[in-house]
Amino acid sequence: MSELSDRYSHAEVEDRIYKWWEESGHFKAEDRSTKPPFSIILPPPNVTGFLHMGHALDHTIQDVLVRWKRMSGFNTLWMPGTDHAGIATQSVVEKELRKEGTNRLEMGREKFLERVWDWKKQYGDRIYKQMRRLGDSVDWDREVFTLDDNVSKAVRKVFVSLYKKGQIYKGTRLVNWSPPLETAISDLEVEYKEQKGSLWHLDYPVEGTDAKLTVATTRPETMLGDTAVAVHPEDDRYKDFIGKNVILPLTGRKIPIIADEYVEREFGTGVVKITPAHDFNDYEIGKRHDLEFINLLNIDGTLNENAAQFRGLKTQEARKQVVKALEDEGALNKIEPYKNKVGYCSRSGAVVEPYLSEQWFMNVSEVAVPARHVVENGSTVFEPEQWTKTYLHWMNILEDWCISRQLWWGHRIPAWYCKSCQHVTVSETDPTECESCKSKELDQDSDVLDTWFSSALWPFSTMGWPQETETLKTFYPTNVLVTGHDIIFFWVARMMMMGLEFKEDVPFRKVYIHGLIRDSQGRKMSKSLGNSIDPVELIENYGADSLRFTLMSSLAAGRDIKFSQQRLEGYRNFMNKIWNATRFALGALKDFEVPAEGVNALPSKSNMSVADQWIVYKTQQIEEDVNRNLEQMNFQEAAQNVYSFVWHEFCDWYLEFVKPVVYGDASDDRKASQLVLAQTLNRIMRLLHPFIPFITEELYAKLPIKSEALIVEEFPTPEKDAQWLSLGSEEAAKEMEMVKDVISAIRNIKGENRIKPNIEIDVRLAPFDDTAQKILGSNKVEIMRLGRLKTCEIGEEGNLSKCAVTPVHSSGHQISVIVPLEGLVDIEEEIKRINKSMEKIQKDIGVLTKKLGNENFVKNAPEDLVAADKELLSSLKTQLSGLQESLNRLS
RNA sequence: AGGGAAUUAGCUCAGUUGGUAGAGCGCCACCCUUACAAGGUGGAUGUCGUCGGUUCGAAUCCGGCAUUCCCUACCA
Repeated sequence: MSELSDRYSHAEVEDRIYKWWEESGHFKAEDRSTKPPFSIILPPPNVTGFLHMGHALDHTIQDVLVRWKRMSGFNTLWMPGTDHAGIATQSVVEKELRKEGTNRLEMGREKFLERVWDWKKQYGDRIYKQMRRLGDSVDWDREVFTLDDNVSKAVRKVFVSLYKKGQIYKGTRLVNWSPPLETAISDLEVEYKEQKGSLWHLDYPVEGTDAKLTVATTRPETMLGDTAVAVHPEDDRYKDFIGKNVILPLTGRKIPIIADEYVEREFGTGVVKITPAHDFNDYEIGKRHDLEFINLLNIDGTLNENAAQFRGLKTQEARKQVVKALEDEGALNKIEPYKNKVGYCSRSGAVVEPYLSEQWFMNVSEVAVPARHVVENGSTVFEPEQWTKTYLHWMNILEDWCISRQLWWGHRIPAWYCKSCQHVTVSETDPTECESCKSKELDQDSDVLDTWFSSALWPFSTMGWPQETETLKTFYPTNVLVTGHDIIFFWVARMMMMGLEFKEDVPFRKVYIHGLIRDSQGRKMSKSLGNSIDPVELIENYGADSLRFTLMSSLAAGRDIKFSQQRLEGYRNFMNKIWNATRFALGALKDFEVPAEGVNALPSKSNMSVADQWIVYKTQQIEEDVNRNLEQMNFQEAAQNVYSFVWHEFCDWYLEFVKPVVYGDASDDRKASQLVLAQTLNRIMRLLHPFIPFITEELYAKLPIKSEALIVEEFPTPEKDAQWLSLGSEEAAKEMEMVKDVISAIRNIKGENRIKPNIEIDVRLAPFDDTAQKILGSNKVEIMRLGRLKTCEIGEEGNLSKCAVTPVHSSGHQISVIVPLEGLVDIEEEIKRINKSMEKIQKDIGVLTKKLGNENFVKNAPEDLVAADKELLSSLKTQLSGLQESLNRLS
């Protein structure tokens, strides 16, 4: 009777275990410790966000690392936090306000911010609850929010310092503008979508002639702001016009015809209208040629006074009316259908307008130099290495960073404008007077900083900077940053620049880049496609451990993952397997006397069975493999290592071997096997814990050999576990392999000949040498039980008439497995089976003969390889003749 | 257009320095063998995208081509 149910039920376990970990303080990092430090900063999720599959992957990787390091004796810090996510959060609250029939302008800044804080208090820990579901072992005592006082202090200090160095400045530039949000947005927040549009061809008359220049445009309404038309300097068609003017239709304005190599002669008509205030390329041309910049837009996206009779219209409406007016004036040459990509604001869904406005910028060219250098010289390495290129590519094409946003939710820019002398006071603390004229009449800049600005400081602002805290001393630089490749530039590069500038050291030693999670068809998960998978739902249905293990074993370095629910089910079954294996073991250990030495207790080697020594030997291999693969961040391989060890070695073979022993009578051998079983189980739980923490912690508590909490037990390594592993034996492992091979051969004969598994048969084993003879003899009972035999005779091949014969080649020994089939089966089936295996062997012999017949191979290939091939060839030939013989006897 | 990557079993993917192709899932057959049917045992399936080169030997190294994906920039 076992106290465990026959199915693992995660729902009863996970919440309870997590609470227990948290209350026991096992997640806490120590600012001072004799242990070596290991730190990871969690990429702060948006406070508006829900856990999505990307988080699940990102967090699982980090949690596996942190748990592994914690168990390996490190003082680990995994720092949690959330991001205020300026635009996203403000949008959410504004949407609520709209429903209530009001808006932020009516409320005023102060009231509005109170409202956002209320929202944050109510919903801001949603993501934290979900992180607990996933099992994240972060240090909750250190939870940080990007608008916390200390982070705000850090932000101000950085801003002021960069301003004083001249690296932050105010300027008028063209930026991506979201009209509904009335703010500048970053490139990241612009999504380009292909769209069917039109290409309007407009005729601009050349001043003083009858000639007309035809321009093509996708946005005809911007013609109101044209301040030039451009042609290629070497375009013979238009050479003579350069320097003349055209008369802009509708307005009658005279604008120059200029030459610029940016113009593609082959595209359209080869003449481009230039609207410097509403197009990024035109903006550059406008600067090069010193053109006039005519801004046509208000901040809400309607046309302004420069648009004359079109003033007040939205761009879409203006487009129609401008086209109509141009047609009336005879300036519309033709309309062509045309596909182009249009930028949309990812927050509001509106078309993004390039908009000329006064913004704050950060010049990054100077801080980029060391940030590039540290990656080039390997102070920080990317894993997989290929992302280094992407990073360096970005660092070479940097442009000044627009850091201001016309929002209210965020870090308000610490700049104050003097009402009397216009002087700008930039200060870490709120000034009471103008630093220039001492006037008390100051207005703070109404804008806030781009959310990425505070994110860029995250590795040190979360640790208490600008104070030189113990946390910083211990944990900065962090060991690894885990994130997706989509934000290498927006986040990774900027943290690097800020870390080097203000902490004079890299923020992380390693950057582990993972891919995105896609659906089973490889599509991006998105709300509009409706193919998003909710990880919380998966956790409810399959358990957090199953999800974690699926993610880890699907993880191909740096590549996107197609998520398969079938696979998840497979790993859910693995959890059940672990559960049941433990359930069995606990039953077998009912009367086990728990040794006082715990994990250090050793059986006498002389009492250990071959299987015992074999499983210890395999344990050594798995400890090596898992540690090495985790060290190299080969998560997929590490997961596969433990999976196949637990299922295909421990469960499939060891437990089967140990059954008769533990069910048998009390003896020293039985005690030894019980101890090996208990010790192996203990090590399995430790090895599995980083991947599947809940089920292992739950089961660990029920083991006979255990300590208080698995989460802080020692992760086994071949070095630390040397004493235990010394009980393993390579000899026993080889012996075990032979026994397994023989049993498999018997099962194969049964399976292929459709002999029901439960029919016990007679078998003759013919070893070719004394060692094999001895091994078979001492394992006869196991072979009979697991092969389900009635009798098992070990000796000569004897009479092969009407027998199935399978040659087994194992650990350098050869054995014939012989099963008399008379009366058991249709002999035809067996003939087919033998023919099939002869074909295979003949094919192999052919390959080898050809290879060894090649003089150059024998001459050039390594000796041991040639020798091995020769040996293989000869044994294949023996096997073939054996098969031929048994075939002859069958018919 | 530039940059990066991929192409291996029906599907998803491994395959570390070149030495006769692997896993999981799925599929087929048989089995409720007292831990587990979310299980057991056995089985089938691949000109490793294509063409050439280097080599005794190429899924692996080099080059061309094809297809697909991602990123960046977009021609108004």
